[in-house]
Amino acid sequence: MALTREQVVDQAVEILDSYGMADLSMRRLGDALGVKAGALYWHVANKQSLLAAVADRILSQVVGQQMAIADPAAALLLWGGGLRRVLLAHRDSAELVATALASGLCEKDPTEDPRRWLVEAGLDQQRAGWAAQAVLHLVLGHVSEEQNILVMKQLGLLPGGASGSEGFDFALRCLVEGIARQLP
Amino acid sequence: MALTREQVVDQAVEILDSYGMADLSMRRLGDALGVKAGALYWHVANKQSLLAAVADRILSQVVGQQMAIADPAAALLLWGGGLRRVLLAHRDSAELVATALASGLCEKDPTEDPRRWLVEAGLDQQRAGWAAQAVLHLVLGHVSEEQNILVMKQLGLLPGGASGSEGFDFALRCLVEGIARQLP
DNA sequence: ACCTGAACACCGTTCAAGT
DNA sequence: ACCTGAACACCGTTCAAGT
Repeated sequence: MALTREQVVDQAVEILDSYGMADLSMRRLGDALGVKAGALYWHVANKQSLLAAVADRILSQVVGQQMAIADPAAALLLWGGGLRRVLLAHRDSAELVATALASGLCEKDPTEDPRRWLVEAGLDQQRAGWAAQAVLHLVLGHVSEEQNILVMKQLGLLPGGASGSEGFDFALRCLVEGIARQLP
Repeated sequence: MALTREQVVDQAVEILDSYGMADLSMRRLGDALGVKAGALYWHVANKQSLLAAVADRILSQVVGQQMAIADPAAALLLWGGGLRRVLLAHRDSAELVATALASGLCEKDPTEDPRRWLVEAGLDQQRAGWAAQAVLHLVLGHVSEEQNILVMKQLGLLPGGASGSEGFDFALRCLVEGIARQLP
């Protein structure tokens, strides 16, 4: 049977989880699928769009809460925490998602839900967009660092010990409180 | 005369500014210096530490304000804005600084000043560190996006028009206000 | 329609050997 | 001390040709 674009993305996620972003090359991906690297270009325009598809796959696992109107601040906190949890489940995902989003090739806009909640809470479109982007940047930056530290620990360059999420929670709470104060 | 590590870093910054991070390869850097790529490894351990040196060079341009005790929130706003200004002066610098800081090879810790101000304002060491990191992540994330959009516009993939700093200012103000509310 | 073979134009890094 | 030459083991991408 012929290869599917879905199988290509599946295998890419698998390589990412097992070996990290540095080992996610078109050649290795081809090998893992029993196919020459050039064959992948039948299913995917280029590596950038492959990475975008991987990012979309990962971001689709983030749940959209419904508790918007009830308390937008609580919803933002839950959303940020959920996004972090999903990212931590895939090696190097924060960096990958950041670059993929920057490339403009992702189909999903992860800030869509929080933006809507903020608009429903009375913020204008522009400020809502800015605030949602800020939360996204904070989460991606923090998780990116968490994942880099994880790698260092595994290489023995850093002492072990679970990192915990207090730092993330504190930072996210600060930002969300500041955003909440802008609501009418 | 023989090459200097300083000249290597200088030329690297020049290539970064003129051609972007993708064109900053050891081979191109060697060519620009009239030297084979392998020769660079006499002055620099590897590419990662070269990038760290470039990041240090850029970060050294950020001014450390003195107005800490007077008003820590105002100091954080000024610092964030100053960091953004410095980053916007060097192409692709936000992404480069983010990866360089993540590598742990940078000499300078850019959060040192803001962390100290927050401690002087009464925050404990841990929270001060978390808050300063949060501001850094927000700035790097935002400027990274600004610089990517700039590239897209230059390639004609996005309509022109100056972007302005309102989005950045709003996001930074939200975070800093949230941090200020944690002060005793 | 889907894949191979083979090439093109690159990478970072190492290291004997030159000066 | 500092650099060249030349190699090693990789990249992403293209594209005629096969099936």
